Amino acid sequence: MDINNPLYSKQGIHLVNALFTVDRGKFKVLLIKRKNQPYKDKWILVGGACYNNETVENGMKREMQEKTGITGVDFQLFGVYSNPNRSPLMRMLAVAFISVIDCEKVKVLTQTQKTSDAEWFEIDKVKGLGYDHDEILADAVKYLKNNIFSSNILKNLFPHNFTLPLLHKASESILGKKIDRRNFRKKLLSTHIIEEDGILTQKGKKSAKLYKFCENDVENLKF
Amino acid sequence: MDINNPLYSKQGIHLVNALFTVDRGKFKVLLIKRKNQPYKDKWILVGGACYNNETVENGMKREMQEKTGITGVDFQLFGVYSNPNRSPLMRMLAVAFISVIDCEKVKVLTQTQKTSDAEWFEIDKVKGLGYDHDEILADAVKYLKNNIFSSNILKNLFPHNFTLPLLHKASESILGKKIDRRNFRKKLLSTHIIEEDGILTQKGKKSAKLYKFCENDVENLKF
DNA sequence: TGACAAATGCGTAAAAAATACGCATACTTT
DNA sequence: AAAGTATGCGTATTTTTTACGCATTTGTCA
Repeated sequence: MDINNPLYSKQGIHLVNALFTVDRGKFKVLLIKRKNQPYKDKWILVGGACYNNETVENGMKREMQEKTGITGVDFQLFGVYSNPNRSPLMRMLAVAFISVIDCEKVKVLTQTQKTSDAEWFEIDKVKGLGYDHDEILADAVKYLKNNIFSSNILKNLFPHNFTLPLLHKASESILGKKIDRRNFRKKLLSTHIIEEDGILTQKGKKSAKLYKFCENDVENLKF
Repeated sequence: MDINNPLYSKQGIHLVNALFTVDRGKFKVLLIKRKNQPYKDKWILVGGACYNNETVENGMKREMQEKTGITGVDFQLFGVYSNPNRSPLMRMLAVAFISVIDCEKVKVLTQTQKTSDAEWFEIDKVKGLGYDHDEILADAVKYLKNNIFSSNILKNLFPHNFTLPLLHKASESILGKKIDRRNFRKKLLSTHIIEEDGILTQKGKKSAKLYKFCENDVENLKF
């Protein structure tokens, strides 16, 4: 291994996170606007370069903090993008992740050293992203839909004290289709990814049971 | 993006393929012995560095050819390994793949520019591999077992003209457990990953139907 | 030859999981 | 009081998975 061999030096690693949320029934993704070339003023998924001394997971955490101010969320690796020309300046491999968070609970920075804006967009209305992020986003949506019930990937959207009807509506928003309310309940309760967490008494409504996701790792997905 | 920034230059990409086979009922993996430092004389999974101008898929094909002489097999991406110290000389990210092939149908090179030996090993007896390949192999085995029926990942093991009992026995070898013969048949025929491909008349046996995998891509797996 | 074993293929019965949907209760609005 | 909505639970039906019986072809061996 010759570390100066031009065949395989000057390679970089991009970290990309498709950060999803459900905002008043709308399935959305967080995009940031680039301040510099390449793709100046283009919207892209949250991410940046992985440093030499960090794992892709730690690099992803750092990038999320730097570019959006968001901390403390889990994510799930779902793909690798390696077209040599996907980034114009040098060869950048991309490692792609998914998160689902509550947009009400985070304060997203709109100005950082490298970004000039940040905004939640409805998935259907997103196109023309910088780099190959249109493709990455499409794959992320597909992956999320396939795995929404096989893990606690929604844990960051509903950390605790959520009702089943709430989780039901969010799941419908993400999948983009109706799910029978009573079967949804049965399914969630038969798998052991959530557990009871108290009772909610709200004015104007019948009191509802509260749940929380169990403390398993997010990562026991298919990948 | 400053291509000379030491924070994220001098990074390399390793490509690793866990090449599996079933050899007379034994589930095996192909290992190669390194000729040079680091990990001189250690057994490792097949692989090497990805060049700047190739996708990870094309790089993986090239590395398989160079290190083993094997060509024309499909593989499936299943993981990324990014511990900064997983390779001693410089930061090497690893992108990991799986293939399942027929060891009878390939001629494996035992001497190449960078390898001094190559051999099929029974999975259970493998340990002490170079780099982090023990971990990668364990993950690959787990991934393969989880996905053996949800794709045509075994297409390279049985390209065509195989009988169901043959596929059944290979599947049992890989999973390491018995599967009911009649339910296996029913399951495979109900999914549409194989189709009829003639009749086999063998001396000494009842004639058997032949099958082949359908022409879908290997890549419609969970990942 | 006839009994037996092995390999292949097909079917049926029971168990488990997924789906469709009825209905009771609590609380509001009108 | 009647109607409407949100919550929770149950039951009937369908589909999928699992367990296993049995027929047919062919070879082996007493």
